[in-house]
Amino acid sequence: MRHADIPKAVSQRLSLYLRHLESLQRSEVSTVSSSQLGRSLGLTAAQVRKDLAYFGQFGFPGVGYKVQHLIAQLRRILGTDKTWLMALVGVGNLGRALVRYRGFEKQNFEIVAVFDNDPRVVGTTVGTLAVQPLDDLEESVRKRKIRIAIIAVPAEAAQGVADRLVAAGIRGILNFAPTTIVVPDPVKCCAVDLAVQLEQLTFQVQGR
Amino acid sequence: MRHADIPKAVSQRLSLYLRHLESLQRSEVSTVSSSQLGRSLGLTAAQVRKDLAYFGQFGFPGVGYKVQHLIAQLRRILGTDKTWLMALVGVGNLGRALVRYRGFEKQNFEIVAVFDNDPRVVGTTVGTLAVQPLDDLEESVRKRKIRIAIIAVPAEAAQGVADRLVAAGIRGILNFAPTTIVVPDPVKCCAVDLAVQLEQLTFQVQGR
DNA sequence: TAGATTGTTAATCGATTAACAATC
DNA sequence: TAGATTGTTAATCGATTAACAATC
Repeated sequence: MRHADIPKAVSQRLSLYLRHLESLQRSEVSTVSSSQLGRSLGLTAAQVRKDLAYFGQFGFPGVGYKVQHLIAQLRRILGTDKTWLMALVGVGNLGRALVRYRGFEKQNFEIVAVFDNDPRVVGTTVGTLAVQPLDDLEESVRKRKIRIAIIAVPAEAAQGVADRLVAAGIRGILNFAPTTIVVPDPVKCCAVDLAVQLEQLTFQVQGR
Repeated sequence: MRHADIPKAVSQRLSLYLRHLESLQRSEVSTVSSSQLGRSLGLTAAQVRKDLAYFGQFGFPGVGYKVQHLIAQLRRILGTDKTWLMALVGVGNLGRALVRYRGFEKQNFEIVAVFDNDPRVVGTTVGTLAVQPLDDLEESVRKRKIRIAIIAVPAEAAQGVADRLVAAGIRGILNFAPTTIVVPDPVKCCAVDLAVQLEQLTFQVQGR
């Protein structure tokens, strides 16, 4: 089964499984059943088994899943068994915080190039990286074979930046700009949308 | 129909409708049809109409929806016609960036209290706010009647902070910590999960 | 009026859950 | 062996889409 055919809900849950398994590993738990895993994450045991079964037979009847083995499988399936180089565009408050965010390394992600179009920011250093002018984007992305980019620019600029990233050969975009951006088919885009999330909260919180 | 009975997929799309309508308003478009709205957001016209029809009859047959009117209705439905006070816990890189993030105000959200448990950080100023010790959390939340909180602490500390926030009367939590947190029933929790989003990208990008 | 578009019902599609034979 | 738990099929549930009378 091709990855494109996997329901999005399933692949999202794979990440949750992986994170929980990693925490079990830290607690030196070596085996876990679908019902235990489900209970910890608020899912049914059947759903856990069905999700994992999309990708192979990882469990042992009567025993459950071997934590270490399932972690390795999930990392391979998700593609996080290798390091991913990322570019970040937009060095405002959020961009700066993302560059400094230590969580990426743990997951095998690394920001290796940072861009901005503000001449006052270009050339300054963020973390260990010199901010490059936006004009260097295409060359830098190609040269370093960067495949994932983070957009942290204002809403008005987001689509234009996305177009350039796509033209430069980027395959996936994580979009923090508060606007929907459109990318051509083989390219993937995920939105981290504070507005949507906060309004989700106010909608549910007021409705009582 | 109670808000809790609205499918989550529907309420998420309400935010997207609102944002696109606001952009239409800035372009001085006064009327929009369900098919136009759908096309802009990658949804079917039927879905747009069905989503809106959960909450009332906002459209005019043969005409479409009045942009200004629908904006007002959606703000009322989502609860963003009033200002929401927020507390933020955890003044690391990300927390700092969020306090300084200018996008909240536009949407009627305001961070009015900031907490951390690191004595080196307590008392310092972030934006216009003095960082308070975590011990002040309950009193501050109650006194200012804060109903929404943002968690931006390390994963290990997240559940403990969530428990205290809930005890202090918080009704909704936006969780940036890379871990699943559990809250008792009337309280709502939304996760902004970089790990999940990035792995979503690598999963789809590699699978070809 | 003719053309456009709504709100809503019925049909379709897809995802979740329950059940159970197979397995350790 | 008896007990536990898997992978998978069939049944259920819910969400999306299509169709259309009602409306402007």
